[in-house]
Amino acid sequence: MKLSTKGRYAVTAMMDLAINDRNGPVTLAEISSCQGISLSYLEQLFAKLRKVGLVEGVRGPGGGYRLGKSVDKVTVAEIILAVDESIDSTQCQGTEDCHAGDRCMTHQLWEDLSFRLYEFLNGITLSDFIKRPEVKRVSVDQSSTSS
Amino acid sequence: MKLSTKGRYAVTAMMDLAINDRNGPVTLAEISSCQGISLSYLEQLFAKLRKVGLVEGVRGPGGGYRLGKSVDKVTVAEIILAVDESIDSTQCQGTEDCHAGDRCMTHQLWEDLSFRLYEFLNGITLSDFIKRPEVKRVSVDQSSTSS
DNA sequence: CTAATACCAAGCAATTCACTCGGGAATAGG
DNA sequence: CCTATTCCCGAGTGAATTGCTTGGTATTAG
Repeated sequence: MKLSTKGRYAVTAMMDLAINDRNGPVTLAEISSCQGISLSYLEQLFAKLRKVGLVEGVRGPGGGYRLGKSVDKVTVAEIILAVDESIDSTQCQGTEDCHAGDRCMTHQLWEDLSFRLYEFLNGITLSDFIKRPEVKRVSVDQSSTSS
Repeated sequence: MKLSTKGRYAVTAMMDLAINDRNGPVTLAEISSCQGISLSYLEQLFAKLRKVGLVEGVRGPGGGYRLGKSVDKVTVAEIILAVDESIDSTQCQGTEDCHAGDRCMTHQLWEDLSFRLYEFLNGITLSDFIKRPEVKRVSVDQSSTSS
């Protein structure tokens, strides 16, 4: 698990899609102006998200991006893994003989921690966020004023 | 919270210190050869760790680094924050008016997630790792053969 | 047909990563 | 005191990554 600004962009963008799920596709231009990142960079991120089926694009006017799965099936870990390719656990990962004998088991411990972190982030879905009351308000607000 | 290879190096190095706590200071040269990273890079990392009091250096022959606090007081979050300076939450962090009105609250949701992640990593201490049976075995092994 | 959108690829400046090099400063052992 | 060992410090460097620009093509609603 790696976690950087790139991952944050992807997660917040996915949150955006989740919030506006019932109001039709969300365009990258909207997300771009909202998040303050360039459209082209967003395209690159969404290319990765699309590749793993997290989102699907809708072309043409009125198009944009929609979630590829239901909100309660998309986890934060999935999103981060899609864009922030994982940290390489270099060297003697678990083989324990990198030093001189039996002393260096830290890699194994790291694997342990890394897995625990993954489990934690994999337990958080997008629906955990849009369930919050203030989000719900906005979402309803939008759908009633949009047509 | 940011998490990269740099953070992994720092965490595993701190694990190393924790495991060999009772065998005297650990030299950076040992960690360097074990983890497969350059000594000078380790020095830079430990400069940061020292600055926040996570470790303390012992100069001279037989010197090295020791933990600055007891193992059950050092959390993973602390270590990562010390070396991997946090992600900048750019733009309208929580002010909610970055877009056109009330739609863009994703930053706030991100803050929420980020805090949850911090709490998670702050709940894991070094002692959680050295308590593992296989670590204990090695540690005892060392202390009995070292003098 | 036209405008709006997703898609795609090459290239570029800035930053970060991890390293090398060349020193100092403290200290245990002689 | 001398010396080897270690921490400490800073400048510089190639490679990778970040985030952006530019310039397109493909699809589709109106």
